Amino acid sequence: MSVISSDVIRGYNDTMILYLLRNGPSYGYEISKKIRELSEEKYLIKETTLYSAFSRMEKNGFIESFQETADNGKKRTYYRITSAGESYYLDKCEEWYLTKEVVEHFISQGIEMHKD
Amino acid sequence: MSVISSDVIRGYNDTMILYLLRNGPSYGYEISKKIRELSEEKYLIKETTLYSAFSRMEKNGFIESFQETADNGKKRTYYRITSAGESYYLDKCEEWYLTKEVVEHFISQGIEMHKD
DNA sequence: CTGCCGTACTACGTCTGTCGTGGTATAATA
DNA sequence: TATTATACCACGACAGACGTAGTACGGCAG
Repeated sequence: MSVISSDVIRGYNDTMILYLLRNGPSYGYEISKKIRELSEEKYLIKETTLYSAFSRMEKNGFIESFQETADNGKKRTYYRITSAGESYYLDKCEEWYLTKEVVEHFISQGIEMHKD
Repeated sequence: MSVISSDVIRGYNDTMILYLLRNGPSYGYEISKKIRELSEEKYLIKETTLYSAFSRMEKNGFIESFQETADNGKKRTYYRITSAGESYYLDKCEEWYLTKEVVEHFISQGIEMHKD
């Protein structure tokens, strides 16, 4: 099965993370597992990419972090989406529809989609 | 009207250029105009982005350049797609379908598409 | 009780693609 | 004569992704 290269999904890492945070606070490891699951193993976000996205988005005010100790005694940094993050997410969704429209003008129509 | 940011289309500049070259050789200025037209003004590729894509793709063997003097006496560098470029293009089309599938898992369904 | 795997990060430096700035040069048009 | 459109290139900055490596703790097998 092919996996998606980072260059094509690059513009959507933040969007994916924010989508997951809209369901409630979460933390790095969980987010990365959920991305893998939701994408059906087609996209595996790199740890460094994920954590640098967190710090960038926190700096931009799209998410907020807080510390919490889990049941197993482990300390975690949780992230919560802010209202600025919410708007940013919705903007990105709009942009996605636009991008889809544009890109498809440049995609050959005759190509069959291979399921793996 | 909103315009697409380079970050989201980033992985598809090469694809768009190759798509246009599949209809026959072309050159920088023409390609950039065609991208603007085909995207209905929604995406305007920057000159430097375009020309650096040309040199990168030539280095990678996806396109070949040759000089020609147009009717109006102007010298131009034309580019022609190679068979390696053709395969690369088709791969990118496949990847597009995959990317679309993945990204849409992370896009809110409730969003209306605004036509400008 | 020891080593290893899974969890949960962080730091640092490299690389690639995009883009801002600015420059060259010719032809057509006002 | 000046401006606009065409046609391209060099240079350096920058951001995001990523490779590598390291810390630290819990649980479990041997």
